[in-house]
Amino acid sequence: MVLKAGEAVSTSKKQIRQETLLKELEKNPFLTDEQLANTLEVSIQTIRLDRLAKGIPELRERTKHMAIDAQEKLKAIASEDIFGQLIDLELGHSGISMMQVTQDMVLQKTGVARGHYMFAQANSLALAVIDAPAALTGVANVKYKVPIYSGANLVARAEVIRQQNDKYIVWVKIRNNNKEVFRAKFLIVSLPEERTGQK
Amino acid sequence: MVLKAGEAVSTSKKQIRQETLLKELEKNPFLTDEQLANTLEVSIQTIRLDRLAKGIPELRERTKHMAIDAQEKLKAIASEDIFGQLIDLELGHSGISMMQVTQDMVLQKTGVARGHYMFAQANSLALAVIDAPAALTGVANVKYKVPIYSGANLVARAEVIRQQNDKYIVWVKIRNNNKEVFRAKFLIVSLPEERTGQK
DNA sequence: CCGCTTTTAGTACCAAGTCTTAATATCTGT
DNA sequence: ACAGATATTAAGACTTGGTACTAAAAGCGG
Repeated sequence: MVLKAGEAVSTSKKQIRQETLLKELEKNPFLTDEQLANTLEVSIQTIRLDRLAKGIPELRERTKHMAIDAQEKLKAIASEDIFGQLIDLELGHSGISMMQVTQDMVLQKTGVARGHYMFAQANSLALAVIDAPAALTGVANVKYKVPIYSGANLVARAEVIRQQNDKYIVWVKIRNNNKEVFRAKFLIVSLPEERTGQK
Repeated sequence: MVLKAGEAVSTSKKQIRQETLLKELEKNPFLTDEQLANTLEVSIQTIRLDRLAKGIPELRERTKHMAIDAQEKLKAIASEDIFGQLIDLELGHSGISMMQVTQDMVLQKTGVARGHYMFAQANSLALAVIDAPAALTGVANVKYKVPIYSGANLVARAEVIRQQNDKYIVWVKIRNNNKEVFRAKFLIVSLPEERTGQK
């Protein structure tokens, strides 16, 4: 074929099939070569060649990677005691953290980041700044100035404004591109005695 | 077996091994029977009998279930536009939601639930109550009255206190066992025009 | 030492592959 | 229409990580 319509746009039977294969596996990654061969109406061998060409691992490998990846993601979410990376910390004085806003932090409807992420970043930074083994938030006054969208790189700066005994007042300001988008004032109470109790 | 000393405390070699097996798999669920046989220093067959006795599926099944479970959990987390279940909703007036505090919501150090979970429950409920296609939080005043531990069943009740044009004042109180543990006042701005922009 | 449980061993078989070689189909240009 | 290239199918040997089953050997308790 020199320039037949079909070829020119690179849609040979093979390529279409391989694309379909990818989509099929995206819908359901737990398909065996045999099942794929049936739905795509080709032989198993063809499926295997296609997998090879596209670098798609076999069912078991796919399953294993899914298990590991998802597990790690869950762990990452669960272990986020501090939301965002701690960039700088002067215990008892100030601290800076950074958080990337990703697609899964925004509301479907509006594309705006859910407020509690900024709250979490600010609050956890405020708690980290306090020079105490453990601390609890008592009161928070929060102001959202600008809506945040996916892709924003939020930089939070916390400052301890006042301390009286076990009570701290901490201000946190979050900026995106050097523009203040959020600010919060926290009243935090430190817990000097080990309070490891559960329920 | 009547009541032999060893048996009574149920620490036969076999039982100890089976417990070890479980722990080993908890640490690393991707171990083959062969690897397990090596570390426990018994034959593969013994491992298989133990798995059978304890109802532990084979490596591939374990892997598959992990993949599926974790995937679903991630999906659940991602799709949680509202934190907690919405129990009752009178659009524009009030709403009630419930949220179970689980182990992974609490800080390791203190066992106390991280503040942003309550904030998220309250905030998302407040947003849900607003009778508008989309809304944003502007200001929040938050008070944590009692620390929450794992297992708590939090009931949030939101009430729209005042509305002026596109601005709403919503109060949210969270109770655990009928005891108020948290309260928040939100100033929320509704977005009448479709603001589906990104970035 | 007998009888019982426990542990090993060995065999056949399966699923879902890999890897290799070889035979067909199917195009495609001339 | 036919040679040559490309794509598809087929077939066989081998691999992993098992299940299922049978049988032998080891331990141990009284």
